[in-house]
Amino acid sequence: MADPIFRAPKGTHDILWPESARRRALTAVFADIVEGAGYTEVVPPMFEHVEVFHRLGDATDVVRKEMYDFLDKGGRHIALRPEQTASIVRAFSEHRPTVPWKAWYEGPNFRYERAQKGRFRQFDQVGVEALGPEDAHLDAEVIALAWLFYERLGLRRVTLMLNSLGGPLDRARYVEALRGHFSSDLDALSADSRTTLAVNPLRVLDSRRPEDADLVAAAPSMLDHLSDDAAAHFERVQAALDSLGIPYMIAPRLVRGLDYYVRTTFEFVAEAFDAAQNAIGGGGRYDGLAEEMGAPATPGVGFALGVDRTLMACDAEGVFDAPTTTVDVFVVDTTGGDQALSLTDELRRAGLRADRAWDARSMKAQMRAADRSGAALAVIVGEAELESGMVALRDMRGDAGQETIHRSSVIDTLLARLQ
RNA sequence: GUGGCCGUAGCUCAGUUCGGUUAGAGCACCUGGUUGUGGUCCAGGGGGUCGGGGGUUCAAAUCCCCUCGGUCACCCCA
Repeated sequence: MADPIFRAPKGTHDILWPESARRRALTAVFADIVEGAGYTEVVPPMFEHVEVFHRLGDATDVVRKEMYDFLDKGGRHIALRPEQTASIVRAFSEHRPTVPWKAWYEGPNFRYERAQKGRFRQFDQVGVEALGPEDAHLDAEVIALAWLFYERLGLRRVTLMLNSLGGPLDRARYVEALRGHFSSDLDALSADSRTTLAVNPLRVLDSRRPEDADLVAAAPSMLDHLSDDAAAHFERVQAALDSLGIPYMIAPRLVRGLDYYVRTTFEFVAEAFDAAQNAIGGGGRYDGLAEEMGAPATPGVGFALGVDRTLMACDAEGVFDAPTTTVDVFVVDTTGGDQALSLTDELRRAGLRADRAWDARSMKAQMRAADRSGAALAVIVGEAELESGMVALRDMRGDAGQETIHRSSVIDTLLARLQ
């Protein structure tokens, strides 16, 4: 292939129509659902002081090796956001809105890592964050909203994985139990997992390396280490999901990559596509994060859904198709182009979606362009029509054929036909 | 950061094993067949420094080395 001079940087790509339109439609579906549930949009900056993201946990890969950071001209240490929860909670801490504060967002995130299927250096997420209430029903609400979103898209093969990490103290006790378990048979662990064990024992549960499988399967369960409070909260979340008719699988080994999670954690897995990255969304509770950002202690719960991966799942299930056209009418003018110029403008002013051909090409070439545009109707102006003050209106989709109408009635006719 | 696979027209690929006439196909695009009418069909046409660099050879898309890029997987995550 002849190499272009420039190409999109590693791990990034251009999204051309119609995929771009599909993404916009997906975001619109999401916005419709969450705004209708009382969530308001927040648009945080795409970069923050790097310390904001250090609150995600110094042991996480996101912070340790995937940060897209740089010094700006003022010497500030800046990082492109790897996710948006930290930014939203920072904004909460900065503006102190009254609680409950229910926010939603969409937009790109950045992580410096090697790209593969479903994993990019710039990727879009949509998500919600709800701060204030400690109510387990709020955990259920955000899960239900994500569930509704998948339903609206037409996705059917999504599994909700649910776990509880307990409170901070439960979590610490559990980490010790895990450390003990894995340390008892270090030789059986892969080298990578031994390294992980030293940094963050929870992460070992995530290992996909076959040699670790037995030891991971035999590991103690988080659910046996929950305090009474945490266990009660988890019970209430499950009861709420049950009453809402949302199916889930308890996943005691579901560990999420960010250290701020406590109590409820969840993940949405697409069963329909076989990539290694089959998690299309995830979230959980982060009751300590607001305090870490300098706000009064405020519980929070939320999720982020990967737009790219969700669309891949839609592809795998053959749902949520891309649009096939952007215009309804196409203007063909073989009299030099002045008619196309004025007619197209009139149609657009009347609210019609209209396009036209260029360069005064032949009737055949213009009709081909009309066909390709996907427009349902073509308005044709040739010499004969120009002289008689008429235009030809041709059905490009069905078999309604072609009729000749007065030019002055073209807008009314089109509006009626496209109704 | 580590490993596997792959780079030939805008796209999907053949040709590379056993180097050898002007490097091919389908799709897409343009023109014509149709002196006004697309989607089917027919004919013709434009478009490629065979990712880049170096080497071996009379001769390299084809063999060797380096490099860049893509992709998939690990790590980890959306």
